Amino acid sequence: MLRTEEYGKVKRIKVSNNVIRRLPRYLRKLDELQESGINRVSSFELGQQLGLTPSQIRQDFSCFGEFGQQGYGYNVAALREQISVILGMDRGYRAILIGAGNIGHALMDNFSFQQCGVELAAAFDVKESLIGTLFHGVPILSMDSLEDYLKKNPVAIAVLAVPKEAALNVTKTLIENGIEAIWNFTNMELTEPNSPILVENVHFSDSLLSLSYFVSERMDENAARSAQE
Amino acid sequence: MLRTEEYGKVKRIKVSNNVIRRLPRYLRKLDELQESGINRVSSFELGQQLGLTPSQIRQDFSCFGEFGQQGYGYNVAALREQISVILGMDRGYRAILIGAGNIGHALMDNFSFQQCGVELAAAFDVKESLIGTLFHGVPILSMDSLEDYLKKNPVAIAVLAVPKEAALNVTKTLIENGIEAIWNFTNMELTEPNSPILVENVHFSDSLLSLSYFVSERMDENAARSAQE
DNA sequence: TAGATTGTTAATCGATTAACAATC
DNA sequence: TAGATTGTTAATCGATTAACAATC
Repeated sequence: MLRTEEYGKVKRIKVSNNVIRRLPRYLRKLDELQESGINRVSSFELGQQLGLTPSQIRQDFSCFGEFGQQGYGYNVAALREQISVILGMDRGYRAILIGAGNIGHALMDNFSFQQCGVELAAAFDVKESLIGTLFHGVPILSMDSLEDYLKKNPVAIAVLAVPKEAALNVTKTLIENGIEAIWNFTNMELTEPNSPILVENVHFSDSLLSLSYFVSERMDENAARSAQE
Repeated sequence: MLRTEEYGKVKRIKVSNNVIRRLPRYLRKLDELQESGINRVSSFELGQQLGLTPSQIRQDFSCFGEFGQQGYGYNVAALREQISVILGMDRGYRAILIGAGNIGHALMDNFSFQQCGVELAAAFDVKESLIGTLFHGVPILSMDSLEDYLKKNPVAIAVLAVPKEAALNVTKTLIENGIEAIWNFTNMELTEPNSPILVENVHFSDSLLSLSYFVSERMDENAARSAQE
């Protein structure tokens, strides 16, 4: 196995962001293959299905080890397992949800934290009528008890789904109480230089605006094409 | 202005994906500056605040034109306006929401389509109790009427927020009725080779899994660091 | 064995950064 | 004018692709 730094229990080289962002796509495709009963796949086939070159796929995997077999390809289940470990899905990270409003609710309702290997342990809200209730087995606690909760329970990931106005204050509390990472659904820019926490942003507007750009680009191209005739 | 292809009403060169994905971030930051009453900014300052080099920022903007002034920098309001046009925010695209369940509701409730220059014209669902009602001014119509609606109303963007099982069928209907793009909140991979539509995926799990990776990476590094002592 | 396909090294391509003349 | 900062060209860096020996 390749290595330039040898840290912790997993050997790691510094892997580029682009590679990391492709890993969940590999995982999803492998799940899909597994579901349809396919248990062997080559980098060529995988590439075709994901719109990537076989070279890139082999290069990506080789960042983490040797998962294939010459002349055969990759065992789907084994590769899937390896990628899940690389992503940390076997580590049982505990998460809490801050803000049980619409987005928070939608997440508890539709999104499977468990499938990502993450345990959603509690939710926090200010709304009296919600506090003390259970939602899909997740207790909704008072926002006032957040700090206390964090002192007693180690939590890796905070899912931030509060109104924009509350975001910075909550973030401060989270950082002071040793949270590792924020999964940020607010439209606030939490990423500061030298911030001690990791932030992963889910900016809906960025996504929609990119799409708007691509739509515009294509419409202009089509307009030009028909004008040429 | 730079140009290698001259299409439609906007001059365009082929701009890389990376640049496009940064545009919404510029927009957000410019909005923020504008709100705090700042009306002038240099590529250096902008770079500092976004964690980018001044070079990159100037390079990015130069894909679309000359928006600055030597010795001065950029006018915040003017630059903001230019970027919004580049993103197509002035084109008034019409969108419909397919699936008014939790995610759909959360979007209608919390997300401002208008702020992205997009008009959310209608929502569609199968649930009888919802059909005929209005939500934040958006009428919820029967899924059965979708095809008919599309034939009568030109729609650019479909926001897909239906259960996984329904996704492929709905997508087929949307494509057959000439939709331009899908903003995909289901976990289905809709991107096919040679697909006639644009797809922008919002894969929550991909996002959380990337975060899980970075958390794991950091924990391993810390573990190794403390083991060395 | 012959064929297939890996892991890895080398070559290419594209994106980011640096440098600088132009100019406000 | 002098200072600042752009837009753009050239240099560097990193990511993707191609090629191929190793080997199942």
